[in-house]
Amino acid sequence: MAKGPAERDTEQVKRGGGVARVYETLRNEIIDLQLPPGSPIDETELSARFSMSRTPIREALVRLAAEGLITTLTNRATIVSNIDFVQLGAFFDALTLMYRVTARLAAQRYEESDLAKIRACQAEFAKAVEDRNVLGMIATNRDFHIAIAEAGRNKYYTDLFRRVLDDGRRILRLYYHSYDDNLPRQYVVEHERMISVMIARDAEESDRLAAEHADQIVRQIRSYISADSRSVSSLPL
Amino acid sequence: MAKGPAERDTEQVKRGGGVARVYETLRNEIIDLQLPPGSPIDETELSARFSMSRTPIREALVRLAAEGLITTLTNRATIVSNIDFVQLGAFFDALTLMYRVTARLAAQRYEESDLAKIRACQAEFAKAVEDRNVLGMIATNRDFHIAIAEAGRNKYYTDLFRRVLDDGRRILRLYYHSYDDNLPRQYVVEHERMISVMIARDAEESDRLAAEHADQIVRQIRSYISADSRSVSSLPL
DNA sequence: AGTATTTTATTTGTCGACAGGTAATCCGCC
DNA sequence: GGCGGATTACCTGTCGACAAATAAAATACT
Repeated sequence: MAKGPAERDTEQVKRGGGVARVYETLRNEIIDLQLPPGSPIDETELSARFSMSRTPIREALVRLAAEGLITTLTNRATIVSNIDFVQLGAFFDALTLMYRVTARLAAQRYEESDLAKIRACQAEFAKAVEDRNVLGMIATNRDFHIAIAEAGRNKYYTDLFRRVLDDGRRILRLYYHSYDDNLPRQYVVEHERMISVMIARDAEESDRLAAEHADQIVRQIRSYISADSRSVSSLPL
Repeated sequence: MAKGPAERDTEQVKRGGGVARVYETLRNEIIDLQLPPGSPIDETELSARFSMSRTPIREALVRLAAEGLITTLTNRATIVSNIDFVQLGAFFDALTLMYRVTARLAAQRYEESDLAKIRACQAEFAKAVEDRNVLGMIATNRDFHIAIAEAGRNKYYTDLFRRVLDDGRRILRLYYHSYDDNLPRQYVVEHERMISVMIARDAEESDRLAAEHADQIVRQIRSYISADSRSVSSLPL
């Protein structure tokens, strides 16, 4: 699970597999804020780090740029994209809507195999909460909701939800030091309830619970932001 | 407006501008089905056509692949992605939801400058209908709804909507020969009503009209598909 | 001393070429 | 004559190098 991010495998990888590795590694580092917003991305440096030519590196960067995770100033530097606090309201809106829509669809369309995946994710999330593993919590929470979305079988929703949740991971990671212990446990309980209602194929109730769950998270993030004004003022522009 | 798609400008373009040209050209050709699903994309051929090296071509292709417009079989060919009729239901769902959400937000948040853009798009759409310009109709209809989405000021919604509408363009383009004349006029009227309600800042009614509009389009596409079974059976796999 | 201009240096964007891999072709064998 | 294996050919993935563009440094000038 914990692949060292600085691994420079000299073992020859399959042709074409290099780009994917660079892409995923950088993606994770950006989302986990190991590469904070504004960090310069040096192609030559990455070329040395992954011990490959600049060409595959560039292709990975193009993909990241297409997702909006990095910003390329033409002919100049390329940097990690900033967290757009101006669009925070848009983020909350989209998050809430996707929570509701995916929960609703999942209740209508889930199959046994989906259920297994969802339960596995929930178990990992519960374990992360038990272990006070904040970063793991954030990641497994994301996986849990993606699993529900996939049970809904709508690629448009799943893709947007993935993007929204990943943006959320960056934001939550900003405030992870503010976490207290009781809220996460509440999330575990709420997740369990969502699963139960989904199994009962109650779409309306799934929708309602998802909306509540979303409000919970939105309130939490809002409280973090207003409470810890230092972080906000130290944001990179 | 009408940039020739096969233009091979020998005039030296600004550094970095080449990729964007290739990307947009190919994107349009794919969406307009000039490059039908399954068409092989040959890098060397494109390199000759745009008279540039394969490197910038590849970067454009990576972007297109990230959007799902092309599919790359590793170490083998890369082809234009197929229209996924299995997920047609998902497409209708997402289309309807985005119509509603963006119309609702636009009614709440539009500003004067948005209104100008929306009216301009609507004028172009009406003109295309008047001219019986089917391809122009499809394109300007898309632009009209994107303009409304942008007035809603939620980048998540706008981006997903753009993707959905572009997929829709490909599907509509498949059946454009089935168009009869009265339906497009109805769309013009419906668009006008949507604008009026939006100006009145009536979010609920905007939502309702958008849902109706979506149903209209869904019904139309469904009728095309069931009526013209030949096209469906000749789909590339 | 401060500012404008030239020079240098670094980094990106592009190129041509090579190597690996897959599919089609050709040949030998049953 | 048909089938299986080796060979060929073509295309993709990767590489090292060069050129343009921008930012920083150094120099000249007021």
